[in-house]
Amino acid sequence: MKLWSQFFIPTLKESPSDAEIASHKLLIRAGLVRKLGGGLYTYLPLGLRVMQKLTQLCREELDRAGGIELWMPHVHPAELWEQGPRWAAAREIMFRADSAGDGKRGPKDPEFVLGPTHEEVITPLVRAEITSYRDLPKNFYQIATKFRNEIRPRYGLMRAREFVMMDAYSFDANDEASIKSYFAMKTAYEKFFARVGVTAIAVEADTGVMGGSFSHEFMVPAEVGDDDVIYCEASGYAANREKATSGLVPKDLADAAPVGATEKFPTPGVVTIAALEAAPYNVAADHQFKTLVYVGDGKPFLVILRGNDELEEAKLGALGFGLFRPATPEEIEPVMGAKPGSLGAVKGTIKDPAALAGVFADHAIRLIGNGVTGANTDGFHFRNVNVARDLAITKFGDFRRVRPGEPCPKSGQPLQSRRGIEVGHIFKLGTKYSEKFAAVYMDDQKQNHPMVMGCYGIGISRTLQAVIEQSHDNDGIIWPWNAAPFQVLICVLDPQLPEAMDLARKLAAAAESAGAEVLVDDRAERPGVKFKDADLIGIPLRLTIGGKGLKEGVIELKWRAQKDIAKVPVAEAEARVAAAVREAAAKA
RNA sequence: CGGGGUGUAGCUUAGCCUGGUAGAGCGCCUGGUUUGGGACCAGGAGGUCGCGAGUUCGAAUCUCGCCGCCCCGACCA
Repeated sequence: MKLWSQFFIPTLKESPSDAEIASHKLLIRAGLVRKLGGGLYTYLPLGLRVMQKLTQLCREELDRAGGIELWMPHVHPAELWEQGPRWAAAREIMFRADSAGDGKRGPKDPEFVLGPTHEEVITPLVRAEITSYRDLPKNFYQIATKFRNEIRPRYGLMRAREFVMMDAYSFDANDEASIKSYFAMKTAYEKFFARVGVTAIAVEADTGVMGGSFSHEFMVPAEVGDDDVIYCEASGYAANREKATSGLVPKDLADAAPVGATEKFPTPGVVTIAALEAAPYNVAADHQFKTLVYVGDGKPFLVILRGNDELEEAKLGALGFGLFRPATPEEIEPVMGAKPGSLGAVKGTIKDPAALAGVFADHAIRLIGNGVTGANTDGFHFRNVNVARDLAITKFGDFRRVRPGEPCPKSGQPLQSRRGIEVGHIFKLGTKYSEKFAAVYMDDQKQNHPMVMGCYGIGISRTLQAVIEQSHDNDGIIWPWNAAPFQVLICVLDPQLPEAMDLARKLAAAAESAGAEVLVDDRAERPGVKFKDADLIGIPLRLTIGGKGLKEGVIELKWRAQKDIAKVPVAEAEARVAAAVREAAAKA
């Protein structure tokens, strides 16, 4: 039992001006956190208790799934990252942690970095310690602080520079075993989020800079989320928009018959899809080829899309470049022979085709028959362009952004879209890291093989905020039972009455022996203040002991999530409270 | 990093356009009256107006630079 007067819950009537979304405002108003700087937060006692709840639930589910907890350093030698496969991409978000201000290794090369995640630490450890198939599989995890110098911290704990994350790493002897580990983790995640009391759905996801073969994200549906989830209720298909595909292009699509030879025609001043759609050209966007130039690891490459499609940049990750970005106009002209707006990939028209790392085309361009594309001469386009006959394509792939309403790749029904907060991510990594760090094991035939890895993350502090975002009303937070900092709040309206505080202690003891944690509001405040604060901090079960009720011989029992108040005779109160606690705990 | 905004007491803010002694509400302290949904009265403490230059007799207010924070984009748990 905690007495409010001896605890620290600094509630606020008004929201600080820098909070935009409900959960961020409530985090601060309910006294859970305070900001130190952009993306940096102190966890006040109440917030810390929630964090500890989530941490413990996570630990229990991972242990049950065979996870082995350890603790890794947060200061990493930068050299370790240089040896890893993603230094170029990762260093942009890493804080440097040099021992001297200027660093030993020159102004550009940090000596130490703060860990944003731990593949680069766990893999060398496993390499050194695990060498036999007899010691596999293993799944190590930690729940610890992570540091990422986010370009734009946002929404309180939602995207912070320092945050708490569970990160796990599985090591298996082969692909089949690794997939088993992967799905065991998926199940553990589902149990974790269910126990927390938050709705998080698994969706197919892009692997991003992490690399690997496949991946799921766990999304809490919320308007304020950073990600778009594309889904189909009929088939159950759900994917991050970055990864989502649609059934737009039939598998057996036959190329349209060419109506004639390609023909160059003048288009002075026309450099946009829209301008070609307009008179006098009147070429529908879906009959145009859109030619984009990117630079991957220093070498330009082309991406060809339908004119009415958008590039889904994340999908370029499948091409295998370490870093890629849009090319600048200055980079484009020497290679292509024209400025952006007149570009195309018709055979023989590219000025310096040898400079290109490839021409990558979205499948959907196969829907275009006799289309229009730039001629790589400023002010000219080609018409009657056909994919198979006229374009030099290195490779087809899925590069376009899916739009809601397109057919689901499984059911053919229209796809839908909604926003989500990413609270967890699981990756089947493969051997990308184990090969790089030589984490190999010997099999029973004395053969060495790289271990097959998976890696897994849950944003614990982000989940905390996602719970609030998903579970609140105008008055405050509504904590699910298992995430609540306390499960029972006893409001003593007249704490100066000895019999009131005596009863509060008895009820607290009853609730505690039934398994709840109890906060007693014994402050010398007016009832209105106590009720407002009670609603704000959102403890699931509220008991009210007031002078009036005591005269009638009753206390009140109210669930935060419900409106109605039950009056309970004092004589039955202890038993009723204990029963309510047991019932709620059983349901949670 | 690009675009937009903003910075006045612990919190929310007025004042800035049109330069002239810095105001309010909440919170805090003292006393009193209150006591079942953020009470009332009286008194009080609390400000280098983000920092630095400049213009001016005089700058919270005008100009320039810097910094912090917030929002939109790229990145992520």
